[in-house]
Amino acid sequence: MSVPFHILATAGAGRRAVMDLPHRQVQTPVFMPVGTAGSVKAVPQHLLEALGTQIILGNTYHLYLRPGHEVVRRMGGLHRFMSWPRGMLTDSGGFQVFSLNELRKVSADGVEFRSHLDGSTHQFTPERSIEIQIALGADILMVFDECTEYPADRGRVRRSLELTLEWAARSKRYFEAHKHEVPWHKEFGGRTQSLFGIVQGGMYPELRRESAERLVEMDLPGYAIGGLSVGEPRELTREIIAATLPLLPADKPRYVMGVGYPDEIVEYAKMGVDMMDCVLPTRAARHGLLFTSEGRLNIKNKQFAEDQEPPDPYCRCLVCARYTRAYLRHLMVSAEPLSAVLNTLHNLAFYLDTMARMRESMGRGIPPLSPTMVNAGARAE
RNA sequence: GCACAGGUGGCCGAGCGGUUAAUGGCAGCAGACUGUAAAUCUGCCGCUCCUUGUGAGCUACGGAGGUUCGAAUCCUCCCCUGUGCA
Repeated sequence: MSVPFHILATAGAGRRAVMDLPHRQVQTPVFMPVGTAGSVKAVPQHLLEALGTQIILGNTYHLYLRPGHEVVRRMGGLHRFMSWPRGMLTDSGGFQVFSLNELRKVSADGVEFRSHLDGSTHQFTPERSIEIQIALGADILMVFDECTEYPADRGRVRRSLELTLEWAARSKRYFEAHKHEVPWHKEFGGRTQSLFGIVQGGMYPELRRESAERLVEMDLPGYAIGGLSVGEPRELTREIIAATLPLLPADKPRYVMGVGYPDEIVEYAKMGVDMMDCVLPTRAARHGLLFTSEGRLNIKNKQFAEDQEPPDPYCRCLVCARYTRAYLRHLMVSAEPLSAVLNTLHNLAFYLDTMARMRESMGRGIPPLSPTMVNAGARAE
């Protein structure tokens, strides 16, 4: 069971590749905008395409609650439902096991969630998560995992890791038995989705190793490193990625979930990470934080009130080609919905461009961009 | 002219004898956001000074007096606003 993944060029530990998904040939390394509830917040699908977005995320938990995965299935799957023709990956609900801390109860069998919408109780098991993800029909689906919190002691992390491995096995078993039920099965000549595994193990390299080795034995088409960016120091994130990456098969896509700042995604791509996703560019945009080649811009700031410059003078996105910082500040201060749209367009363009340039530099066999050249994430410390 | 109801910090609006520079909200200023319970959250928000603190001083609840140890809070007069009746 594999997804065609062709490595075209390497640059140090980094690599440029093509991942051949049913809905899209995805050029990697790739950044995947997050579209939790069937929408990358504030950006319509046709503009996502215009930005060059190759693949987006959807979320099992949110779409199960609303509109319901059966509705999505009857609408032809999530691609059809939201009119998104390109690549798609769904998260399993594993992150919600972490983030809905107050609203959930974990047992060996699965997780009991209280809906954040109406308080109703719902049971998620690995089988249930996969069933939902098959109905949604993304190109890639994720095993149901427990995203371990930070900090967590060794014993806690070990138990969590065991649970995730057990759930991965159950996820795979259920997927193998039902993978032909994906809504677009016939349309794509009998192709199916690809189920990716998730490495856990907290901040303990030896537990990461154990998690990775046992997961790799399951022979999945791609592997993710989960449980990061959950509050740990940045340096630790990097260390854990560095320690885990070599344990994952080099001929399959490696995905780090939930990262990062612009300089982080550049750094991780150089380390050999192929796929990343993060809510940061979209959420920060809605909150008025713009990432630019000159650093971060809190566009609400008074200093931009009469600034005639585009958000990023070196950016060629739709927004920077046309609007000033003064106007974007005005929209933000006025809480105009257009503010979220334009800010998000720019931030996504910046992230996507950053990855595109990474790919280009790798393809030419020259050293990839250094983080300092794409220092938008550099925090004012 | 008479009768009610009111006049509080940039705005709205609590407080109605004492830890009140004065609850809240808005506006303003700044910060945070990493597999989205996030168009959210946090801090500051009268002035001045400093050894930046449960710090010091000053100025404040329409105006002027008064009662009281003490008043945004009680009394008197005046000014202004709204509503009703003439």
